[in-house]
Amino acid sequence: MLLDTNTAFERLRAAGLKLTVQRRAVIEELVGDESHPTTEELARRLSARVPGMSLSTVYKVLHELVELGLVRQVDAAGAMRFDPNGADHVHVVCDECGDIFDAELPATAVTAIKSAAPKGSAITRLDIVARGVCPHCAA
Amino acid sequence: MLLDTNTAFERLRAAGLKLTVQRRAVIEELVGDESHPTTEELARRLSARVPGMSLSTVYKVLHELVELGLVRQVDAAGAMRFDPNGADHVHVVCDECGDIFDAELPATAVTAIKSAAPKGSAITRLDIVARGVCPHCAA
DNA sequence: GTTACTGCAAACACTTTGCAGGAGA
DNA sequence: TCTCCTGCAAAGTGTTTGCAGTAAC
Repeated sequence: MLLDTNTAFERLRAAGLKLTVQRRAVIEELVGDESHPTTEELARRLSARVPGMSLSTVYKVLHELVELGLVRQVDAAGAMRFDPNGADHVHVVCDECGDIFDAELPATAVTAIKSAAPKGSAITRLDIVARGVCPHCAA
Repeated sequence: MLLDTNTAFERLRAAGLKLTVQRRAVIEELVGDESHPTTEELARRLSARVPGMSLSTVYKVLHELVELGLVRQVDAAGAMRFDPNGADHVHVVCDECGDIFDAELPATAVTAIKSAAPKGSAITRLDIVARGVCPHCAA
């Protein structure tokens, strides 16, 4: 479920979307990035990579990638952040430094939560944010 | 952990905050409300209850209640929503109708998630959103 | 040659802020 | 009385939209 350049390109094609320079750049910039960048941060990096790239295009492309399930968005305090890890997992957010860390979501937790949902509902995605203090700030 | 008028008033006093008409109204409006209203929705109801009550006051009071841990905020698509249930629980969000339902968070899930967090971190709150289709929309 | 995408700038929705007058203790 | 709070209006922030020109296929 981790974002990979080639699969992402294929998925775009499959969805009938053109492989523009900008879409390529957003994907390549996001692959392997575990820092959970904001749209602003991505736009900053991308305009270095693709001179003249606009903020609204960054928004549009990110939205498409989320729609395709290739990327996750994390809503952490004000600005939206992005994560190339499309799988269900836990986001540990530090209240001190604001950093976001990924943590694995135990299968037992998934089944427990899904079984707690109302009978007849179909859960397709879990967004889990654990807030507290990270090991670094605790010291 | 469910919001209760008297305890809320006590907590405000304890925090050195005055018991204004507006604060009273926000608390009373929120007690027992399971509909996860937006700030706008609350402001609408409150201006009926307290004529002339301003939107910015609603924002300020809600922020205080969240700070005191009496109320939770749920960040579901655009507008912030509020929940008088201060305990960790699951929010089931329907992608069709947008409604939010509360579900119990199994203790097994809590321990599983907390143990998955980085060693040395202290998790104080879990925000869990389960997205999918509610029983009503599935039919 | 078509079609769909980008960049721009303006609009938008939600939230925050500063301050003077007014209510709470 | 003294302090804190409210309401107003204005500013702020992050995001969306419409459209003409342009790149992808």
